[in-house]
Amino acid sequence: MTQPLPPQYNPSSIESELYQWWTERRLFSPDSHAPGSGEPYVIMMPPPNVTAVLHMGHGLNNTVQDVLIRFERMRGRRALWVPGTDHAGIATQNVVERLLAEEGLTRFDLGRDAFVDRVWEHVRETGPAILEQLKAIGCSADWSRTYFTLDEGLSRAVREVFVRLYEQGLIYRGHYIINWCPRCLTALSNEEVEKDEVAGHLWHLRYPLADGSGHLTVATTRPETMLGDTAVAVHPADERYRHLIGRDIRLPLVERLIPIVADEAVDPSFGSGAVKVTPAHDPADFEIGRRHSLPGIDIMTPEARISLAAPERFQGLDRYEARRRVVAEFDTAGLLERTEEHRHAVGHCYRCGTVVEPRLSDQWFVRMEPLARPALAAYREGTLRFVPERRGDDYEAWLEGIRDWCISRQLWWGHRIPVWYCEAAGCGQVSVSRTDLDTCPGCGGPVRQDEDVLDTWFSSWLVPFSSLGWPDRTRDLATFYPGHTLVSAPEILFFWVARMIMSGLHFMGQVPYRDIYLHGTVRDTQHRKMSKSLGNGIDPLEVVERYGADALRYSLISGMSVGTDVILDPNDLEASFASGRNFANKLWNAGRFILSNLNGPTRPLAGSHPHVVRREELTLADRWIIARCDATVTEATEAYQRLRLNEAAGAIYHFIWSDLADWYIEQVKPRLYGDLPGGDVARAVLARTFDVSLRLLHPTMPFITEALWRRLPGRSDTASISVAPWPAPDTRAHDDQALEEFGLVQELVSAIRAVRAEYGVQPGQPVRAVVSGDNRVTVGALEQERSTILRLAKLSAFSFGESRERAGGHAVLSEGTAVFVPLGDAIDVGRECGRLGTEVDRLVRLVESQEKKLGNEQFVSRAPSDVVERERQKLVTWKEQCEVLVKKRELLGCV
RNA sequence: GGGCGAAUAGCUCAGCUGGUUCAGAGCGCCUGCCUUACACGCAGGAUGUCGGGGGUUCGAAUCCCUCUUCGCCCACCA
Repeated sequence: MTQPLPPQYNPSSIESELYQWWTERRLFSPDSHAPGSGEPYVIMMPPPNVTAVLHMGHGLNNTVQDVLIRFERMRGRRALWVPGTDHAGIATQNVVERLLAEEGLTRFDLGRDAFVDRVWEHVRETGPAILEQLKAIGCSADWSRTYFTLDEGLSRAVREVFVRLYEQGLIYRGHYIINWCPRCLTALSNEEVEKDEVAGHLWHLRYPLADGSGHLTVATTRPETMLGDTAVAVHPADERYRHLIGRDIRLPLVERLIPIVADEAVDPSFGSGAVKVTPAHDPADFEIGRRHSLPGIDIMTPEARISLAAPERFQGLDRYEARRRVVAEFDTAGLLERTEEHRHAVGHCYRCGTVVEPRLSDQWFVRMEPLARPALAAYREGTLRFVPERRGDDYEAWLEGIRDWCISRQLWWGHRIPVWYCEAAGCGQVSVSRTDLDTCPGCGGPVRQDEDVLDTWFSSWLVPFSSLGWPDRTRDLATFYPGHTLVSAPEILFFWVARMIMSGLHFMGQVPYRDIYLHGTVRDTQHRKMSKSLGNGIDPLEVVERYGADALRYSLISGMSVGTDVILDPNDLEASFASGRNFANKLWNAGRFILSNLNGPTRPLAGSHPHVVRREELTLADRWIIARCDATVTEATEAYQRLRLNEAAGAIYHFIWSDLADWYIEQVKPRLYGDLPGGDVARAVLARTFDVSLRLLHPTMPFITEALWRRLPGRSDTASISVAPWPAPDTRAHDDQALEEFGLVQELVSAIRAVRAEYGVQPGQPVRAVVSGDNRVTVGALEQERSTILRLAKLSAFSFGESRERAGGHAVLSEGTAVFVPLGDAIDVGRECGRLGTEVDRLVRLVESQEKKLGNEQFVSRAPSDVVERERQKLVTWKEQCEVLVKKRELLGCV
């Protein structure tokens, strides 16, 4: 403990050891500290995919959560951060399928059971490595409560929810057009389809009338689907086509007769006003087909190749191949009227990027409107708070237009749908069951379980209660539901965040959290989202290794603000993370200095101790730093509470670096070094303000603050800053007078330094300074810190009054007094005249505009009197400053 | 096509309900300094028609309208 600290902070030698110490002491569990006391505070971690590797997005997301959970933990709440991983149906299945592909195998070679075993094996082998990586960045989640969405417990919750929703009529099976990924070979929900604008074409095709009396032109972006056309639709009121309604078209290439029908859904102003209708491959056409009892012809295989339902020469062709072929044949037949360039939105699979094919199939759906209604009401009643607020608009709009949720997936990895179909002839019973069935509950005959699994989000939308033991009524559930803050990337607002609110309201009767913090995206300097495929990512662990977890965290937090993205440079880690590293090192060295000076007896600053520091023992500088420290406590606390993490970090940074290190430590040195009186007071103030600094900073930079805090005198070996009480604002520390008076000292020192720099006075060479003016407050303040001023401005002498000397540098302080630094021959009089002239000009302009303002009858009569008074004061000060400088110029003999 | 948001120093952004943070911070840049906590540092310095135009007001970076440019979300004009 008394070992000297190295002059450079070395995070890697400290972090893992500290993390281990924290977990050994179970500091991250709400069960182990202050049980029963303090209101719970709960955050549900967005569960990363079980196969995921930590990227910057995780880094940002989890750092934000950790800052909040550590803040509330120190504030005395029973803070619980629940971690977990998601089985991530499609993503994980794809990973293992790729591994199999390396062996030249497909999942079909293994068969369902063996494949699922293989996935489990992979998941167990690689383990949720990402959770270990989260520890490396300091995340203080309660690892004893870690869940996996395919755990027995969560699976039970999934089944319970499925059965209940089914019994409530909110889950149904239906034959509809869904989004189909021909690569993943599964249905997708609407949310899992990413719409991207692409440059495509609009082909205008001629469809001849069956009787040979002419043709109708239809326009399409997907000509290959014409192979499945079963009608052409026109608007019933469209005069151009009215006479054709009910007549037949001879569908080219297929030579099928299809009717011309009238339907309101057709927009007569688009294209030719006639639409080809493909009920099996387009949602709008599906509806039209329904209304007119049209057959749907599925002309595609699951892989999006042309099926046996199309003419033989097209069979087996890839959809794009078929597209070219169809267009070519229309062209050859003289039926291609024209081809237009056409930009339109095309859906892509969010997992593999393949263009999604609308496809008619049997799937399971959740009826969402009844679930959405309460979720919408909760928002409108103000039960939910979005940060940034405008995200609430997205939430509201999504719920208002909500569509049913397709929850079945044609995958093998996931929660199997708990539905059994009776295979006994003539029974046909469909059983939805909490437990596995072997026989039909109706007839006792053999049953077959539904082949499909559930959407991975069907388990994660339950975690706010399923991870706490639901459907059992556990103690955890009673204590920690509902939670408080949900921190997420905006991308999963609809996938996860909004659905959790719906399930929470439906099954628990309360929203799972009130605050929803949607942070920005991590991007590179060209504002592109960091991604594996672009190769513009930054590995957080590399940053931890090179700069430390605290530096990573600080750089992320300080670089973000509510509603904006975080920009990092993947090609220059130094540019992105040096600020955090430098700050850590600065703090380390301030700590080194302070700790090495805290030997010997210490005295408390407050309390009933017999040797408590009395107020009158404090110097102006002491009072100033105590007041600044207190203001920082208030500022940082409020900022953390308002989720303005960068503001909190900024306030603490400024206090530690500028106030404490640059000014107070410099001021206090002689009192510590020499045997000057007041050394013990200085030590008490240093110890106190440094302690507070560390605690304020701990949520953002947990490792270094712990390392330093433990070394403060009087700490027991078991005390951890992570559960130390959060600093409270102290009204006794308020001291506006000290803030103002020490502010003058700072201003004077800076002014003299500026003069020195301006005239290139050698750093070692002392100069004198004369402060004019007879303001007693000013004189009193500066007199109190005379030795500080002498030392920090490197003065040989410092006096009040008027100097007769001509040559020197001049400056005015904000309250109107002037400082003169005689420099004799060292200065160039002409240069100083110029400098003063510029300053005078600036003041003259200010004075003029101010006089104009105050001369304005309207302003004086309409503006509030205190504003007018303030403006008058400004004018007076500027005039004084101006006069002082003009006098100086005269003295110098400036022209 | 509908909805929402943003535009302030070279870069990333503060600037909340008009007037004491009013033109700011950090980084970068320029000039001196290896001053016994720290060169990952210290001290000093330069930099802006607050996107364009109009309006409201005694007063606008801040409120309103409009244009321009960039984002985000949603959407079955085939």
